[in-house]
Amino acid sequence: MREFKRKSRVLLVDDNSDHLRGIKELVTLEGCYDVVGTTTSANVAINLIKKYRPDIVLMDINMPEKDGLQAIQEIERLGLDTRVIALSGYDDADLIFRAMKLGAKGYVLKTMASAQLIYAIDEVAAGKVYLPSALTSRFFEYFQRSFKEEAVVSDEENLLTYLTSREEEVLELLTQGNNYKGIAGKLFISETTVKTHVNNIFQKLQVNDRTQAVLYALNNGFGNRKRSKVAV
Amino acid sequence: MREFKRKSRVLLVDDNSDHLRGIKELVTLEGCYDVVGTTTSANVAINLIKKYRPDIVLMDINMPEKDGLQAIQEIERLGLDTRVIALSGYDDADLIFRAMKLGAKGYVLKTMASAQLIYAIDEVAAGKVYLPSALTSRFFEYFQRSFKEEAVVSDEENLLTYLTSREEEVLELLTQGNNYKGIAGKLFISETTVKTHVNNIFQKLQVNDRTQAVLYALNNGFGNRKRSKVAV
DNA sequence: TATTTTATCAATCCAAAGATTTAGAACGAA
DNA sequence: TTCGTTCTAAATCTTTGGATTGATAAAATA
Repeated sequence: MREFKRKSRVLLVDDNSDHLRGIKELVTLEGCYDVVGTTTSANVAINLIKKYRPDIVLMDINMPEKDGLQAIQEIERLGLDTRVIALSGYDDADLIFRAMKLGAKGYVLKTMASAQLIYAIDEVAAGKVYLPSALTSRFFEYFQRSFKEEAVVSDEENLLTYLTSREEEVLELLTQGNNYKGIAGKLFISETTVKTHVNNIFQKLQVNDRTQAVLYALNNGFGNRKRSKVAV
Repeated sequence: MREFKRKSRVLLVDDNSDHLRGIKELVTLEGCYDVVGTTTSANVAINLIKKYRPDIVLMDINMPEKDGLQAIQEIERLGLDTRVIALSGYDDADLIFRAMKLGAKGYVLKTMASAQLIYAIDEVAAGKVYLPSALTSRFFEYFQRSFKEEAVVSDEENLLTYLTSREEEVLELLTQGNNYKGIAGKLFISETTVKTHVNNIFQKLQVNDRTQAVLYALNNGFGNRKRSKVAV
């Protein structure tokens, strides 16, 4: 290979053929990209991607027939090296969040300056994830709000706060599916002691059995290391 | 008020008093900030925030005694207008993710140029969320990976698919904390029938008791209405 | 039609879980 | 020091849970 830096191979997808032409011109003029194809259909796009394995796909996500978001998901599931940049007319936080969740490596507004789009392509082609700072801000407001609502739920009166640290350890093991014997073995204490702790836990959490205790724990922020609620 | 733009009131928190002095100097020299306080303790910081209601808190999150992340969470729970920027020595994706999840409005590395910090303060003070683009990229890699793993898990070999519809109903009631009697009453069948179903469920899910069955169900997409996995 | 799957129920039987009471040792706070 | 809390443990007892076997009837499927 003679070039130092291989040209990025780009596929353009937009249901509006005028836009498509405009984008193609813009990207081609830049000189450092190979436009391997353009299409107005998300379904066709998937096939083209399988065939040509582009580095970058510019995907309009405001298309009528097949949802661009769904297309992004399908492309990601192909497991190729193709990286998708979402093109959208809206800076809606929910749209941004969903696109990024589904695997988009960038999100650029159609109203943004063309230089912005070129920059995004370069960044994403270089293996980074790129979001214009204004959209990053939008994204995080949405992201943080979804966690905040969770916090409110688990706050007010969380019975878990009444547990002693030892009881928390026991509950932790309960939430892993251990029985008395298993817990006793792991904490190096007798089975009767575990029973005492568990009974105290039941009292404090106001439940009748271990399953309810485990459910209460999981629903109220216990073991947040691995579990959390994110509205998606 | 005579000024067009009120000076942002800033609180600095870093357990290393040398760093603290350095940051204070940097921020003060800039001229457009009021440093309302500095402290090496996260606990003291919380009290100072309650007292002085700063606009911005620069919070070192690599502190020994009280975790800076925990401090961020507590500050957010105060429900004030104070916006926290995390200061860290590490560009670890997990750290960034957790800080942002807990409500940080920015994340800046200590190794970054001072202009970057000043810029972050301005952006956050203006109501935005600010992450340097390199860290944004890190964040999203982590974010997207957590959703990707979820998809993989819930696919491959989900034992829940072997359950009959009646068994699903029973399992649903199990995941609500019902015992045999409760389930029998709700499905208008005998307790022994419920026992049969539950035993079959255990066989199919390869578990030993109801708690493990419930945990398997919750971890494998059963009742996805309210729950999803995001490693946090 | 023959066969398999599903849903129903009963009778055991043993193991595990849960309730209750009592109590000693360690520790920190008043 | 005294008091309260926590962690530990045992004994006892009742209830629930779980395993197993066997059986019937309807429904789906081959």
